[in-house]
This record gives sequence, C-alpha cells and structure tokens, in this order.
Amino acid sequence: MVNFSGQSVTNIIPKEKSTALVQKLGGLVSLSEKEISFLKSLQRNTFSVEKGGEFIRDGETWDKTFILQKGWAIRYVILSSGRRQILGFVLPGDILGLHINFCRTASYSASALTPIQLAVVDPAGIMEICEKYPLLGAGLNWCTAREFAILGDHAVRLGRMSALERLAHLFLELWYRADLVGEIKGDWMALPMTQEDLADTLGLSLVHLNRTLRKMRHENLISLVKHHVRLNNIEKLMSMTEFNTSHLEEFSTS
Amino acid sequence: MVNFSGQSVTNIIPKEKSTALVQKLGGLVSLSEKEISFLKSLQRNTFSVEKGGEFIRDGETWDKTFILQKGWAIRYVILSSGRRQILGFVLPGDILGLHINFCRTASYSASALTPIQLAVVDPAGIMEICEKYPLLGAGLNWCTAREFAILGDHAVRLGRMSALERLAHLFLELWYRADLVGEIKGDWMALPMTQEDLADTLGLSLVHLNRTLRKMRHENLISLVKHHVRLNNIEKLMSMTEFNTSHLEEFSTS
DNA sequence: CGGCCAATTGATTAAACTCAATCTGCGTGG
DNA sequence: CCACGCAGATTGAGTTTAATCAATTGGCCG
Repeated sequence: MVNFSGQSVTNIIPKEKSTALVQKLGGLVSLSEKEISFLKSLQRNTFSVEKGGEFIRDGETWDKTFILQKGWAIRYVILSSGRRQILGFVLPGDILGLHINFCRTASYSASALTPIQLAVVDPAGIMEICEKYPLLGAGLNWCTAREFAILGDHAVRLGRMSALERLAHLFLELWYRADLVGEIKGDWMALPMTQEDLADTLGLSLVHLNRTLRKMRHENLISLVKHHVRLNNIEKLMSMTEFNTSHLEEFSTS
Repeated sequence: MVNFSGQSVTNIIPKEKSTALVQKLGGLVSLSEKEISFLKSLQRNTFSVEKGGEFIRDGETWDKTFILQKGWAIRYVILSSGRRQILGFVLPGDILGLHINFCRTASYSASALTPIQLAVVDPAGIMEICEKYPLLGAGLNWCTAREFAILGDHAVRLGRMSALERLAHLFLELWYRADLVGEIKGDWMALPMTQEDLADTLGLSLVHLNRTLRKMRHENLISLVKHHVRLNNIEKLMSMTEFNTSHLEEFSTS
C-alpha cells in the first residue's frame, strides 16, 4: 500500500482487532492509539440486516448515521415505472448519512447485498468528533469528499462510456476500494451482486450486461468463478478506462 | 417560498445588497445580522473569469475554495478520446472545493458559461466558520449534502431515463435552483449553455439532443427564445420525471 | 427430485449515434 | 450598409448500440 506522497505505508493494525473504518483511515494517515480507540468506541452499537434487507428508504425520515462494518450493500433509487438506478456500492468502512444533521429526508434507499453489520452513530456525536479529534474530523470530511468523487466517476461512466468501458471501470473502482479494507483475498474479490444489480448500476439492460460480461471473459480481461472476480489484466483495464486511483487514495492533511 | 416545515418564508434581504449565498441560505433559515455580515465579509476577495475560461483543471493542484457570485459555470471531465461529461452546473451561491482541505487534487475541471465573478476563500477560514458560527457551518454542510443529492439525481437521469425525461428533469432542477437565488425573471430563465453543453450533460449526442428539444417545444412543454427558457407545464414536467424538490430546498437544523 | 432464481442465448425492435449538409443569427470589416 | 465568416442550430439518411421479448439452461436448496 502506498500513501499520497508515494511513500510505502505499512498498516500495523491487523484487521481482526480493528474495524474496517480504522483500517481505511489508518491505511492513509497514521492514527494515534487514542484516535483508534475512540473510533472503535464510536462503533459499539451495532445491528445486523439480513441479505436483501432494506435499511434506508427513499423519502422517509432518517436520523442516525450508519457505518458499515461487515458485508456489502447498495444505494439506489427506484422510479415508479420500476426502473432502478443503483448509485453505488457500500463497502466495509463506508459511512452513510454523515449529512443527516442538515437534511433528514433520505434521497435514496439502501439494502444489503450480503448479511451485514452496521454501527449506529448519533449524528450529534459526529459533530463532537471534529472538535475533540481534528484528524478524525478530517477523516470524515475526506470520506465525504471521496464519496462525491466516486459518484462523479459514476456519472462519467453512465454518460460517456461504452458498456465494456463502464463495466471495466466499475470493476477497477470496486477493486481498489475493496483492497483498502482488506476485501481482496489472493487475486480474487467477492462479487455478491447479481447481474441485474450490475445492469442497474451501469444503466444497461440485464441481457446486454450479460453479453458484455461474456465479452470481458472472452478477451481474458477478467475471470469469474462462483461470484468472485479476478482482474487478469489490470493495466489494460486501466488504460482502456483512463482509470485514476487518486480520488480513492489521496488524503492530504493541512 | 416555503421552508422545510411548510411555513411561508419571506426573504427580507434584497438581492442587490446581498450575495447569492446569503440569499440561498437566508431563504431557508433565518440568519442573524452578524451571520449575514460575516458571510459577506468572507466573500471580499473576488476575481473574474471571462466566458469560456477554465478556472479549475482536472488533475491539477487546487487549494482555494470558490464561491460563485455572478454568472453560471460548469463542472466536467474530459476523456482522452475527446468525450466530455458535464457533471453539473454551477449557479450563483454555489461553492466549489469545500473539501480541498482533505483532497488537493481536482477531480474535475470547471469553466465559465458566462462572464463570472468568484469569491476566493482560504479553506482554513472555512474551518473557523464552523466554530464561530455553527449555523453557518451547518449551512455549508447542507450545501455539501445538497450537491451530493443533485449529483445522485444526475446519475439517475443518465442511467435510467429516456432522452426526453432527462431533459425535462434537468430543466426542472435548474429552474428550482435558479429560483432560490433570484435567477428567474418573470416566467423566463436564462440558458447560457449551448446545445452541445446540454448534450454533454445528459449523455446524448448533439443531434439527438436537438431533436429532443424540438419535441419538447412541439409538445408545448417549454418555450425557447434567445437562450431563455419558459416551462409551460411544470406539473406535467414534474409528473413525467417524478421530480422531487425536497433535496433542493429542505434544510433541517438540529 | 422439484422448484426457483439467476444466467444465458436467440431474434427482433427501437433508441440513439454518426456522418454530412444546410441554415440562421450575429458580429466584423470594407 | 452590405458582404463575409463563423459558431451554433437544424435537418436528412444510414448505421450501431443497446433494449425488448421470449425461451432455455444451470445451479442451489429444501
């Protein structure tokens, strides 16, 4: 792992004794013992949602911030005609609702792709963090900025990339995000979503997505086995999509 | 104008003596004299950019926050093949780079659609605001949350709406955002972008966008005169796009 | 061994793109 | 005041990409 200055960073916190959020931030800046234990204590109250369970509903009132600890989820909007647009995937260490102090109505729904574990944080507590632990406050703001950049990338994919490029770009995004929180095992990454989920993410029909996946396999860009993916030619994938990791990994502290 | 509780709010600050940002926030919550004058003093350092001028460049270092005071701009990404995706329009009162304390590399470019005036704010100053004037800090966070919701809407447009729906939805978004900062004159809103800009916003080709515009005119949904638009049937436009104004106007204070 | 959801394939249709002209409004210089 | 040039807007024709409709297959669980 390499930080924003190109220096090698060793993540000294083994995943088992930590949380995904600590791992994510700790991989980019060095956190003190105090900061780490505070981040962990913040995530004491947890609850689980079964696979497929919807835990945020578009249009409804929403008043707690969530930190995803285990499993994957999706954020999406459903139109009355039944069309669905997935806005993004939620990985361990990702935070939902950092803003709910200011806008209490959910503008999207979210549901679990796998069984998940969520930490519940009172949004008022979020404000305190910024005062007591400025570095953590910066970390939370960094998360917000990162989500915004990821969503911007998503818009570029949807608006101006071909089906093959969209899929390749999405796989790279997920790959680098997953890597940061230790979700890559060997050369393989779990892909817990269905092809319909991928289609609804990339603005494609299920049939066309299926054919695009086949094309990627036939060109030996990826391998798929039992809902796991391996990227066989990351450099080719990156060059064909002009993929840039800087939004995902750059964390500057002033 | 109606605030989040459904109460009627009269904006007592005439635009001439104010700034677009004061107008935007003041239209949703009541600001004290002190807060207003601080917001105004924050925007003392300004500079101008001519029409077409690029003032943020994708990939370059960026270390000042900007508040747009006059004119319209666009945020966009250009791929090496020449394809361009416009991520959104920047209207008076909008802020660019609230996050640059944490990520100093621009993830998009921005340029002026009209001659514009920008206020330059030191990002360190942004942090101070939150401490000294909590309500203003909340206002800035609200702006961030709003931008995020707008970008989410944009992704839904690009991924799951037809050409006609995309265009209708975009016009509504711009209409409500412009209204909040007094940019609607009579029934008309200025549309300073070219058809190519609209095409690059909506993920369409120029030719197809042109035909979609014609269709909207022929169905009497809009009128276009000299780079100004009038929405002739807002209710029809809203129902056909399931448009929701709440992300644009709801500001809750805890 | 069903039953069911997800994945795959074929055939056809439709939306949107590309290429190529042409037109229009507007500013500029003679 | 008019000719010219130019960028933006408009239209036509043909092509491509991706959507839709309709089966069929595969894998997993009870």
